[in-house]
Amino acid sequence: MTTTRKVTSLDVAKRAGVSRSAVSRVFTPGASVSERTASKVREAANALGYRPNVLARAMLTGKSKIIGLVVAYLDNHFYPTVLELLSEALEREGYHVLVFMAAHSADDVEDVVSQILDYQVDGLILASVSLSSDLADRCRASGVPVVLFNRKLEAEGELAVVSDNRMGGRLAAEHLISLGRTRIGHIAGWEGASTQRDREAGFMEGLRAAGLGLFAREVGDYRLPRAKEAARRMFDTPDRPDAVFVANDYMAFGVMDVLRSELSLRVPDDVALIGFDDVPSAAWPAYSLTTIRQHAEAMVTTAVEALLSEIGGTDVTSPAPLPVTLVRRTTA
Amino acid sequence: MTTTRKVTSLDVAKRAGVSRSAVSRVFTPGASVSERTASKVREAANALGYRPNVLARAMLTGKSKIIGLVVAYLDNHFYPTVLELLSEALEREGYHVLVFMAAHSADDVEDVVSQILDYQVDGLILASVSLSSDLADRCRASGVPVVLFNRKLEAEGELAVVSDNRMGGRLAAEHLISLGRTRIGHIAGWEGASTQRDREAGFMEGLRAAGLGLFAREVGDYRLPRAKEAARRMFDTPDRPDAVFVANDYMAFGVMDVLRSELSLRVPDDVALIGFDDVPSAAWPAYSLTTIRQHAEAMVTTAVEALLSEIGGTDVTSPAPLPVTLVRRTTA
DNA sequence: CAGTCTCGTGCAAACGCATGCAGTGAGGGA
DNA sequence: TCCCTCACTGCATGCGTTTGCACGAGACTG
Repeated sequence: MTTTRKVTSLDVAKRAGVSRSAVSRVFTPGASVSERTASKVREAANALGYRPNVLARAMLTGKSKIIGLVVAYLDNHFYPTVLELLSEALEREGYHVLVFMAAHSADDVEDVVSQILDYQVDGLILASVSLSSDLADRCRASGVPVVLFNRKLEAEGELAVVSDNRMGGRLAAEHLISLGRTRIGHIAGWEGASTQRDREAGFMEGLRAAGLGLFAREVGDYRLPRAKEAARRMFDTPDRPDAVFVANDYMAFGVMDVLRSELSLRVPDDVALIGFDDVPSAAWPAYSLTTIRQHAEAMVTTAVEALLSEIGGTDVTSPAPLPVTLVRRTTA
Repeated sequence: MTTTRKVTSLDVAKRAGVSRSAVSRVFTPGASVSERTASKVREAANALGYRPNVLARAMLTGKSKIIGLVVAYLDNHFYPTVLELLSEALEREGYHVLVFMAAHSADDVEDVVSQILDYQVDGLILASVSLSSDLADRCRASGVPVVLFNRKLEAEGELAVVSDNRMGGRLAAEHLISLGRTRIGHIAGWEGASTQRDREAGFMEGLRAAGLGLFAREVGDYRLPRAKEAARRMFDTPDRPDAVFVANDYMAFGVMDVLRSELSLRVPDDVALIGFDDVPSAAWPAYSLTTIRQHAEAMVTTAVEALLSEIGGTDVTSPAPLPVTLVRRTTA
């Protein structure tokens, strides 16, 4: 292992017969350099394999070009999709993504965000994670813009990108009702999440509008095992619902598995099932899940747009909730 | 937006009535500081909300504590799982993960790796991505250890963590044969991938050992749509296989969908199906896929172990391929 | 031809921290 | 009592950049 010394701008400068400044300017878009020296420098740089040290640049400019992303879980396929989109969108803008997994405890988020801030990130995206208000203050104090993704905070003026979850819940209700179902249940996600609250609120609204109430309710916490337990509690009884709105697709898969495989119920004949998100596997024939689509690309686009504006210095307000659509497949 | 000046070690030093060095040492484990000044410094730091700037530290020490991860796709659920595990394992060791998505062209990987190196990463993990040999050289030149994850390079002495894919292929063959199947097909992944080559080699070996040959072969490139097309070509004919080994679970789902939903074939009665990976959804009743399990945790553990050793300076050789196991479910 | 502009360049000062070196004081052994 | 040791501390330097400033040389203008 030959310890190859790191090649710096000074090496390039010497070889090209110019100053460090010249080298720097060649690699700084929009700086004033003559084409003659630029080409000399580029040649020398290529010969030596020089590339500017992003970290050193970050120190001076205060811009690290890195965005912290904290995400709670990746087993719900919605988030890998988002991560991929997000990473691509940010790379396109010259940013890169430092990923952190946060377990569900608020302490953990606290800790994780602190660590991210140590990296002098230019911005922060919190997906499926809530932010304590003093932590939000810390970020503001560090001058690091934060955008919440698929979650919002009631009280704070925090930037948040969400779908129109309330409308989505309402669409779900209306669809089940249009099918003639009357004994309608709901399997909720984690009740601390704004998505859950909004989806349920909209759903209830839709039921009420038709003069209906909730026939049954269980909580699945957005986790697969709990969702399955919830489904068993709700359906392993003669007096069961004839339709159910599950707060996201990921849980809906589990619920459907319980219904069909454990309880031998037919979907949608015995019970109609509708989810939320429209993750890729919802379209797979094995599930063919009717669901409310969140437009992941649109969410990502507006999220990075908002974040970059904020980074650029222009104060931004939370964009309007993004439209959702009912996608009918075969489960409802 | 009050532009809060960044709080530096000097601020803390002043407030605590000590020098910057003292502050630095308090935050450097194993440095020599008296308990008295340490507590003074800690108090001041807390009061001011001071945390050391990781980037500045990285410049001095040359250790950024960040690991670059490049991954080609996240729609195959194996990789989100790996990413989550990897991130957790590395965080536990004080490292953090900078994620890059690489499209499939080699050019893109080239470009992406260059960008990662600009961040002075301490190490590099390439998952499901191959490395051109001159790129490998560049990494070596930068002194950045690289480990390939779930992919290996024949020629190079590159560190690679893989399962025993050959044995896995062999197990798949033996299992299908033990079921009495004789007209056995294979739907391959991307043929440029070592995983594909090894799995298929083992599979063929298993068939040959039983005096069988391959009944049919199609290529799915590890992509869902292509796998489905491959399945159609292979099975939409009277003279079809009675069993098929699909090179990974992700494609197997697509194949199974085609078999059951489009061609109305029964699995496993009409055709037995076996996959590879054992992603979480393989266990879901809707698929209940028989498969060859790659032990993701073990792979991740050995990968970070190898990487950290290499970073630590001890030269490491590629660990032995990790054991795989047949997990029988209902598709074969 | 003098004066003014513009462009390109180099110098040197940051950025926030770690660390070798030298120096201080206290404690202990002879 | 003197000297040595040892634990601790501060000073100053350096990590690889960017960038404001000043300056020289042309290029224009009148």
